[in-house]
Amino acid sequence: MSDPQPLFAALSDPTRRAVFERLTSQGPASATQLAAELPVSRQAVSKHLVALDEAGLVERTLVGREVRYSAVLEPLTDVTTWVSKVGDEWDARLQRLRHL
Amino acid sequence: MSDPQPLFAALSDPTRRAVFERLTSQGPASATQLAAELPVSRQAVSKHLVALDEAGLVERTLVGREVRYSAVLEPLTDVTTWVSKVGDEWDARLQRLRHL
DNA sequence: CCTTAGTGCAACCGAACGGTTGCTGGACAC
DNA sequence: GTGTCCAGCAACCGTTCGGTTGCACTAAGG
Repeated sequence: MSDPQPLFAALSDPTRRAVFERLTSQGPASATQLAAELPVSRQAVSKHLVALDEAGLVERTLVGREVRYSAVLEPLTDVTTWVSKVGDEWDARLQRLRHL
Repeated sequence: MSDPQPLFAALSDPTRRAVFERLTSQGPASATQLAAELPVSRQAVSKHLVALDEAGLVERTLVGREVRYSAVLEPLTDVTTWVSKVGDEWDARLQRLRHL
């Protein structure tokens, strides 16, 4: 598990999550295409895609003069891993308390 | 499942996650106590605790003139719920594709 | 060749964020 | 009562963030 910071940061913005969910449920799309379905400009979407890319949540495929983005789900396991790690630490502390 | 925005926002900051993890693994603490263990001022910690509180990730208990904060894990299920929702949408799309 | 659609880059703007400092106010301890 | 410790409130500061506009570049398509 790498540094989860870019991942959490990428997921913290609603628009970015919307873009990501759109890609997972409706399949790959280009920046302009996504911008048409959202209330923001293409540039804004493009920036969000950069953030998602840095978090590994997206994959770029060049199709002619287009850049087709598709969702990548693997990094999401880092989130659930973090959650269960926290859960484990919690359980461990309870265990320690019960031991007294 | 309520709006996950405050939750994701709360989790997006490293210091805030550190505070939260500290509370889960070492148990309840006050703001000044936490500030002593972190490289930030008490006010900074206090602000983070407000954010965590708004996300439901923390519980305040008044002990004399102290405010003792303890971690609350329940909201974290919203995160895993969101992740599995995304996973389901992904699977559903693959299913649709296979149907063609 | 010229037009058109799609992208990237850069500058800019306002708002939010993380953090600090300074002050006030309430409980405890002496 | 006085001093001390803990917390909350408010102002301020620099940076980041989400977003926009404008421009240049490139790759089709007629």
